[in-house]
Amino acid sequence: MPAKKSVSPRKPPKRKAATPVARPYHHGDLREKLIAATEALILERGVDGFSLREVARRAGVSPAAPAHHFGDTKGLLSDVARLGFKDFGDALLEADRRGGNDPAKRLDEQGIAYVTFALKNPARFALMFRHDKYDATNEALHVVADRAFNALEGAIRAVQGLAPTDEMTEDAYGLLLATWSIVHGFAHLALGGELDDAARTRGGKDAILKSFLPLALKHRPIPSPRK
Amino acid sequence: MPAKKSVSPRKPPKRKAATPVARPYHHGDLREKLIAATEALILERGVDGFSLREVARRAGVSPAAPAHHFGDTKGLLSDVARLGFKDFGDALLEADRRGGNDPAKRLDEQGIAYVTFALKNPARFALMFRHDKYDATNEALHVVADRAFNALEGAIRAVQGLAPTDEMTEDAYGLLLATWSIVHGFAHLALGGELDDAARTRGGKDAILKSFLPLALKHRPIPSPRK
DNA sequence: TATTCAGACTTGACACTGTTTAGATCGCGG
DNA sequence: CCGCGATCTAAACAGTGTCAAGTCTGAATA
Repeated sequence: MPAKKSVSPRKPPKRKAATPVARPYHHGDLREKLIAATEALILERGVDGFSLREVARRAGVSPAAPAHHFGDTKGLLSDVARLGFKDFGDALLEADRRGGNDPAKRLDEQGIAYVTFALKNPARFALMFRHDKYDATNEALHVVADRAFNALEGAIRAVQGLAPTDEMTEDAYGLLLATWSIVHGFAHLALGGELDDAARTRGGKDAILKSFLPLALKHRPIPSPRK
Repeated sequence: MPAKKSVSPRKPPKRKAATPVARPYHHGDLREKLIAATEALILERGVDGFSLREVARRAGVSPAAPAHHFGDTKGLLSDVARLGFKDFGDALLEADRRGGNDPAKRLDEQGIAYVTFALKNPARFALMFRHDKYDATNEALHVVADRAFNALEGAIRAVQGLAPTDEMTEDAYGLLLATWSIVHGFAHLALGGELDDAARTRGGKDAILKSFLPLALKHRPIPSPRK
């Protein structure tokens, strides 16, 4: 019940009083605070351990406060997912750049980056692929998600000798599916703990990224003229 | 409080009165009823839409009744997952048998069976790989899960010319990881709706199984001496 | 046959969740 | 200077899982 407030009627300065500039609303940067708290919470307890009330609690506001910034729970999680897709796309595009002019290397680098991102950002990655947890019709989210997907498709096109405007051949589409599947599947197996037993017996905790991933990617799908 | 009973003092036969034999408890086969209701519910609303109270409601018992048979929610879901792994293993082993003496065909058939099971039993499959939803220490569950996994490993061994007692080579383990990843990833992408857009433009709703899967599996990992 | 007794189930409560409603408070622009 | 809209709180509602107690029942025991 209302213990805290009625007991100590002092402390008028609710806001931090420092840097009175660049504080768009009269109660601080709640929006960003909620997002940060959400990312921390799903990292701690998983996507399903998330609770809107807990996030509000950590941000020091009432349970209903987030509604004004995000509408509802899905609105908040949509924004967190959007940020995740942004960073995910950045990682893939940077890996693509590392591949230089070698299409096969571009694909290799992206595959490694895909799984690495998933394992380094387990909570975000899990959320990103849980469509039931956020609003699927969110436009801004679709944009960054497509951007990440197109990075992969671009490398597939290059490795198949297709121009960006060419229509995908059946074979190229199959290669795209196979490549996406293998990295996505590996990420899910790793995040699901499916490889933990093996990792325990075959090297330390980071055996998954350092050992298993290269081992698996050695068998990754390759373009039609198999070398 | 007891509205129902005091209002209508009739209907003494609470149990079905038919087949008075093989009814171990005095109120019927609640255990199986709860499991059936659970499978129906997660099929309707997804794994996260599950609710213990709703299941109890559908089985016509009080919210606390399931506790006596399964302990808690995780106990119930563990049993449902166990049954899922049982059928999953059956499907994989049957596919393995269809492969006959051709190790590559055994692998092919298992891959198709893996994804097919996932798409035909989306709710069960989703639950099976959501370790947070059930009790990981459940022994009976581990047994059937390992059985399914070993079906895949067996075919990998055969295709690599390894005896069941031989230690896995690094290359064989990489092939196992890559194969598992590609089918698991494809299943997750399909169940996550990630392929729905493409399926809509490239054929009907079952384009995923009929068209995409063969296309992707054409690029599946193959044993070292690439043909 | 009568009585005990453990298993199966209900009742009622507790703490928690997300969301809605109405109201309080603050700061900016007229 | 003052209203007004953006921001947040308080209280309530329906829903959740789980627990402690109590009720009922069928079968084995004395």
